[in-house]
Amino acid sequence: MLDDLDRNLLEILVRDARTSLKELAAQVGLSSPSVSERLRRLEERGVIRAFTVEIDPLALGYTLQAIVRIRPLPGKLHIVQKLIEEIAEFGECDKVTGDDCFVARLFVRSIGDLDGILDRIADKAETSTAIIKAQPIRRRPPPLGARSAPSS
Amino acid sequence: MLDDLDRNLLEILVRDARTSLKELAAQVGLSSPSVSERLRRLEERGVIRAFTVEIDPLALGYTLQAIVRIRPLPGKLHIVQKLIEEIAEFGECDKVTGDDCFVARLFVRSIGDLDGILDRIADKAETSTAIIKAQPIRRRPPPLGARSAPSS
DNA sequence: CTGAAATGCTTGACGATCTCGACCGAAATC
DNA sequence: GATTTCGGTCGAGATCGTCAAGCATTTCAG
Repeated sequence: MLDDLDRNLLEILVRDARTSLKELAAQVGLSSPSVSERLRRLEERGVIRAFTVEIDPLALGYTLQAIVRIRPLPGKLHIVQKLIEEIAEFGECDKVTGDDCFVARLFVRSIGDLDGILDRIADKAETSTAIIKAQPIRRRPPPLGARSAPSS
Repeated sequence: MLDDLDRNLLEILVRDARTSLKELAAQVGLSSPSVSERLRRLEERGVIRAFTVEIDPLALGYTLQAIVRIRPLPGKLHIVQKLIEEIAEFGECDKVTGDDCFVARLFVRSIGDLDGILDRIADKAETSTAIIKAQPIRRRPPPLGARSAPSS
């Protein structure tokens, strides 16, 4: 479904999404229209979800990040989920197996803000919060290397 | 440090990093060279960390994601951190306060792969794994809205 | 108060880039 | 073995980005 050329293109684009078609074409050994067509299809198929820009939260004043585990009280699951989605400071949220129903990432500008946000959930769920001290690995895509055999 | 124009530009670029200078200029009411200059400085200052492309892990065969909490055994912290960094399937890792030292995101193609990777850490750390069932909020930047007052 | 320097913007022209249509060749289909 | 389809190249026209020059506003020194 994805050939080496596609993977190659993705790899280059992950590093710099502004690489010109011409440059891409040169690096994978194709003409620019071909590259353009491949990109179009990668987008169409949803392989490329978006061209975006990564912003440093610090530059926006968000000096604190936390991982919050959230266990909604009985019957409150949907209300809690909706609440999380509405709070813009949640920068990521996964619904997981196990006792903790949600694991979320929170961007805040101060401990006070953190407290304020958690308060809004406190009466609907139990939370455990871990402050992020460092980021050994910042968001990166999974390995683009060769696909394993599908169902064959 | 960031004015409304900058925030506006960032907002547009987060949605689509390929927006042309001309289009950006039109939307914020400036000329393209001005926009170009602003972007240059946003990058220079590190506000824009990168132009990148968001890839669907599923398209690469990674059908499973997990959140893994990792508690290194005494004295093994650095070895564990290094190990995590080297395993490409870890798509994110934060060092946090509390009992769990690291919280990491793992992309795998099968439960078997998950087991294989956790095995590599098993003799150096305790781990708790939660399989991701759904993603109510996918990675998004913190609110770009007005900055709070700095140290004034 | 005056003048100079710095900042941030606009304009217009040039060069590079992207896009579109026409055409071609290999591989799969019937 | 002919035909269709898919993915590729080439070249022209349109679009876009970049650069230099110039202008207005603000800031600061004299």
